[in-house]
Amino acid sequence: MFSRSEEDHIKAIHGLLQDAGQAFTKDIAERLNTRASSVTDMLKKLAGKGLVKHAPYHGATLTLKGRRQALSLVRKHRLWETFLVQRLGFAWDEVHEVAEQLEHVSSEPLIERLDAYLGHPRFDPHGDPIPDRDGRMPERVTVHLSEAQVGLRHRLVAVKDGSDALLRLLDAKGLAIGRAFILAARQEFDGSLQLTWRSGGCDLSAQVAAHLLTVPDPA
Amino acid sequence: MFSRSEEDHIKAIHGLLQDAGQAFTKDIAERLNTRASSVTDMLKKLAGKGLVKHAPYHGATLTLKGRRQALSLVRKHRLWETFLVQRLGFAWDEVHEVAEQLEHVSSEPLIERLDAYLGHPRFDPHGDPIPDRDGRMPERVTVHLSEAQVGLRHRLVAVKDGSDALLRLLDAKGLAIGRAFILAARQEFDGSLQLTWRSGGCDLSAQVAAHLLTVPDPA
DNA sequence: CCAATAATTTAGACTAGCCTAAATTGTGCC
DNA sequence: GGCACAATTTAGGCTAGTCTAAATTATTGG
Repeated sequence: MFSRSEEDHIKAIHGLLQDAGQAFTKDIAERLNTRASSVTDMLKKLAGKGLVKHAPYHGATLTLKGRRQALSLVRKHRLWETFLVQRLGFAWDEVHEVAEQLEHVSSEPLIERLDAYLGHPRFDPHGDPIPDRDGRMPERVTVHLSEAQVGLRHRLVAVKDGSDALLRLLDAKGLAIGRAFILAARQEFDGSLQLTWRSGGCDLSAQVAAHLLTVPDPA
Repeated sequence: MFSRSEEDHIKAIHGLLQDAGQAFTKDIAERLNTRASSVTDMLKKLAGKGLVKHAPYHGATLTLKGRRQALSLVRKHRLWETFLVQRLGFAWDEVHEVAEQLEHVSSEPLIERLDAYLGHPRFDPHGDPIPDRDGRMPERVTVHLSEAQVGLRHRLVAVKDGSDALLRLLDAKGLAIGRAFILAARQEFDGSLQLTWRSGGCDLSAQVAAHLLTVPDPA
């Protein structure tokens, strides 16, 4: 249906609209490791196919059709990442590039069967939501760790800015996405949080800047 | 490492060398649904990369390097087919095209983990052997057709006495070496076998004397 | 308001991979 | 041997996707 390059551009635009609210030519080029002029060419092509609205000199947005296609790609990417971690035993930070290839494999029945095989997961190993087949995102009630109640049991579900560095830091401390812990103490120093938590019988601590999203975890 | 098209050509050449002992330009073109002139271009390119030996006007063979690459592709293809059937519940005749895409995903760790996850299978759902990581094929247990179980899917792998006449007879009936079929009925008349089988949607029959070697073909 | 600058688009060129048509080569038969 | 025919290669052209360099547009500070 669409070429690899077309799909990559659509996903990049979608990602930028999510992250920054706008998708400029140079930012798309940067994400895809190409040049702005190449992006312009592709924007014209995708606009011609009705996937993208291109406002020359003012960036691109997605049409309904383009958004649907982007969500389908996100769905495939996140399902494959879930498969790679849950079934093949990869670590969550090893799977991105392979999933980047797998998401371009084109087969509706494949992705629906994979989804079922994985038990219709709602979030991927990075804590990101997996769109359903119609592009609907699952809802999640999250609380910034900076506002979470000390002494209560929580579960880490995502990091707001998706920082791999922070995730790795926490991972090294035994706190991963999906992991439950008890928030033991929290101190704020202008924009930075000093956290102490209890998990798996140990007391651990770290200094973090980003917003950790958690859910209160009953029992 | 190699482009999709390069990989497709290498696999086609390997397949023809297996099936026919020779890989001619027009046969490669036919397998890949392209034209002979396109194949010639690619043969030159692959010869330049040291994967193929191209004897102009006399077809192509694979170098050691090319053979290794072909076996790696066959391995990936058959492991993915096994996954699709064994884990995702596809029927064995629905998986070829998807596996054709998946085999081009490039990641050593992925394929080794997939292999382990599937329990290091030695044959794929079509009964074809899966090369190991070093390109070695598993040995296959063969069964005389006079002792093969009626109703099961089999694959003709050899004729014990190598009779040309028999091969020609079977060939005319659409049953060649390497061909899978379902053994529908078998009657013995002093040393001679009356066989009926189903292959490619047709019921066929023949009277044969030689020992046909087959393998049971898990469905 | 306009000149400097940054972002973007346009123009023109290149490669990979494919095609058709024409030229070439190999083969088999008289 | 040489001719007919099939297979193959060569020649030349096309498209998708990329690039660099030049031209254009938007923005912003003085």
